[in-house]
Amino acid sequence: MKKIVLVDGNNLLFRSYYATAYSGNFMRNADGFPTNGLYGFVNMINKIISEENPEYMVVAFDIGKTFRHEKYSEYKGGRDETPNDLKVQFPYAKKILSAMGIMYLEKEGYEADDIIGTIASEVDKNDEFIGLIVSSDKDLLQLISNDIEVKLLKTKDYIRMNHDTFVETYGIEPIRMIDLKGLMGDSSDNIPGVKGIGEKTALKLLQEYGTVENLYNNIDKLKGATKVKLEEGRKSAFDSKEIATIYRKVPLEIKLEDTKYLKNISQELIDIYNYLGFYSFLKKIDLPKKDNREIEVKIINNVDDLKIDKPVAVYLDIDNDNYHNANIIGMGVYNDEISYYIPYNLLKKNPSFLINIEKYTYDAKKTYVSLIEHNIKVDKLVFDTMVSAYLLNYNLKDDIAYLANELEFNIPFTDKKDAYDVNLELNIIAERSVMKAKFIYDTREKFIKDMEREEVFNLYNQIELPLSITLGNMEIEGIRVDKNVLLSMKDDIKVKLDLLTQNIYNLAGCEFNISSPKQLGEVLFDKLHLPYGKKNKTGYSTDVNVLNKLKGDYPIVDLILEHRSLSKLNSTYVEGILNAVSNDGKIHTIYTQTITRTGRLSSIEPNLQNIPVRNEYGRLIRKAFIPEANSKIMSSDYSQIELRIFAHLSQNEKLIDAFNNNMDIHTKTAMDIFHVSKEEVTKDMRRHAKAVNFGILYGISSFGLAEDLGIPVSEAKKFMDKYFEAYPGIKEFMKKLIEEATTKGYALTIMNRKRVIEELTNPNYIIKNMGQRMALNTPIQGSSADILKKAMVEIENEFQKLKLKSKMLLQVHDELIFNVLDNEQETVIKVVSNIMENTYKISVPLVVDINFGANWYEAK
DNA sequence: AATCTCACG
DNA sequence: ACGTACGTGAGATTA
Repeated sequence: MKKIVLVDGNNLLFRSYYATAYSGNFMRNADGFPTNGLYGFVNMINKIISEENPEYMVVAFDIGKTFRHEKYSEYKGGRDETPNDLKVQFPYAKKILSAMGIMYLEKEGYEADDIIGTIASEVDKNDEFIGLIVSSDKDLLQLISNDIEVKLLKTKDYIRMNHDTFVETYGIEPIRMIDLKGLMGDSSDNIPGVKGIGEKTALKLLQEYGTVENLYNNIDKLKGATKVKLEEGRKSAFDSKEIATIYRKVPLEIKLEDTKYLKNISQELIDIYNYLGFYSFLKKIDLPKKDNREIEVKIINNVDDLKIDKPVAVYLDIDNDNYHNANIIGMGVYNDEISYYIPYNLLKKNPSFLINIEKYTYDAKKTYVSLIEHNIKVDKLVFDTMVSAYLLNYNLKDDIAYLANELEFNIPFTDKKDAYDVNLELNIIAERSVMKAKFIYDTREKFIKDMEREEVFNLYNQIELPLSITLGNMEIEGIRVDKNVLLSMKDDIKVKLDLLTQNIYNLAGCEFNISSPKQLGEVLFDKLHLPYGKKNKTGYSTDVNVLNKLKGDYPIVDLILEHRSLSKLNSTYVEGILNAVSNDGKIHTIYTQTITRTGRLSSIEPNLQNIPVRNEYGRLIRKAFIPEANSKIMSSDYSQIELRIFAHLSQNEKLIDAFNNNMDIHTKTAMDIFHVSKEEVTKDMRRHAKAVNFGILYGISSFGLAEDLGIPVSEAKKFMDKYFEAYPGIKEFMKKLIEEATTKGYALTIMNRKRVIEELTNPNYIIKNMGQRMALNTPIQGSSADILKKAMVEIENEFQKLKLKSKMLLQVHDELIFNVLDNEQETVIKVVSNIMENTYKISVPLVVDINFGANWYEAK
């Protein structure tokens, strides 16, 4: 038997569209083209294919005005117009189907139902075929036969109905669905039916009389209200039945054999997915292997067989995202003369090309750290596609294939499972790695040219590329952890949490999951009737801002806040860090160099850039980070670097003077906006001024400032006005930043890092405003990142030059953490402060604070 | 997988 | 009259 799947394309696209259309955030691609319907549509098509594995498939669409029913416009005319945002998605649905190798059918004047009905009739007549109809429209149930089943889609799952299950459910034959609709109608389809007759009555009548016609022929046998209703609704009943009847003789001129599902994976499909931004679907595409068999890969098992005498691209295969705990599988090596795959066993023998030959990579740090941590020596990683693409504002995902694909390189998207499946045949693994190496090799010159044209080549060459190795060394070094500090905190927290939990239950009068925002909201606001503040998508908001307003007045809230902060501390930090400690008693984070839009680094697994410091109890976590023997932890942090950069960029004389005179900037701002002397600045005035200064860095808005200070927006506005009054020129400077970014399409940092900001030209003013704040913040945050990155590279070089044993361990955006040998203290202080303060000259001094301690806590 | 909450600069 | 501070990562719950 051959199986054909018939899909109601209109139905599928409509329901996907309306499932998300009102959710608030309408899916769109980078161009602003709506994609919400298409996303669900493709999802469903993929699901149907994987669940049904059809050999034959047709997706039917409505087109044009339906003319088969005279009554059509009379009844269905009242339907709402299709929204334009949905209309424009139809052509793409059809394009996608064609690109997938699925036939779609439409016929002027007919509905999708009619097309499906017509094909279903063909299936009934043909002994070789059986059919399955997929839709959420119950109307199609009338097509069920011995050869036709219907998969009726529900919101979350589906019901599958064949002839027997239909009869069992309704007690009538499937074709009698049309009589059922005739009597009960269908509000969603504007079919009136007989007024006052619902499903129950209609089914009872049909079980007795079979059809609408027969029912009316025997109407005299009925009595009471039902009879009256039927008599009044006679015309409507016959009309409704006619409308509900699917037309099954559409002149389609195709044979069932023609509808074979071709399982295409075309470049066209990749292009469409790319345009629509459907990266999750792209990932699932596995390109046909034969397309990529152009490369003859030689698997090398003997060092002597390695003939590498000029630069090569390399791609290192490992079996885990976190390369600190990964095994190396092997390495793909490619240039225009050779294409090798070198298995781990051979890499272990330290082949000389790893040291002597220049190598191009995608993610040099990963390559470097993985090899070094497996005791394999490596040097001369001279090009990194990933870092280069990052500086050119490519959208980087975790897989090299995403980038390759955007540049029209056919590299298969591999599922995580797949990518790390060591049991795959070696030649497949080898081929994939070499294809990646080939991509690196073939695009290197283009990337270099592009970087030169965009004037980011210096940034790449002088800072980012060397930094990748510096970061690698920091990751490899890791930071020592005293587990006992954390274990005793864990015990202490447990006692406190147990007590708090009991007290909260007592005050609430019931037990519930305190960590569940949903349950907490219900207890506080429904059960205990506390005044509620914000609401979010799922119910009441219970975040700190809300709870802080209730704190003091309601004892339970104080306890909940304490519970929150303790359980956060325990799960994220105490347990999180304990779990992250390696066998060597250290933590080896991963710095991601290509994630942030501003140029900052980020730290993952674990994140060592958000270890508690603001809260005194949480800060104790830092006592667990300890130095090596005969060493201290040293912290060196820039003082107010972002505000100094702001002073420099704006060239505001008052700000520059303030920093040149080494004033406390928040006090100075308080003096200027409140018109008081230094001595008259109160704590509160300084706090307000500080908030305004931060606001400036973020691209100030009165709402944000008000929120931060807990004051009315009008009040916040006054502070802003006073600030702009006190610092003439700032307003104009900010306006200029926005204008330039809008004209150019990107924001710039002092070292020419570029951040493309598409939001600046978005017609939606909310999004545009967001873009404007990015345009204001990026030069500040990004320039600060530039400066510290440059300093890091220089510090590493200087340490090596002076053969210091002290090590740079961590970077936390504006501070560096070191392990400093006791006998190197003086030198290290000199080197680090000198480099950090002088690596890049701006109009105000860059000031660095340095502190030592027996742990990170003390080094503050 | 999405949402909420919260830790940092 | 709209909804908002900029940049991150992680854990717990819910769907």
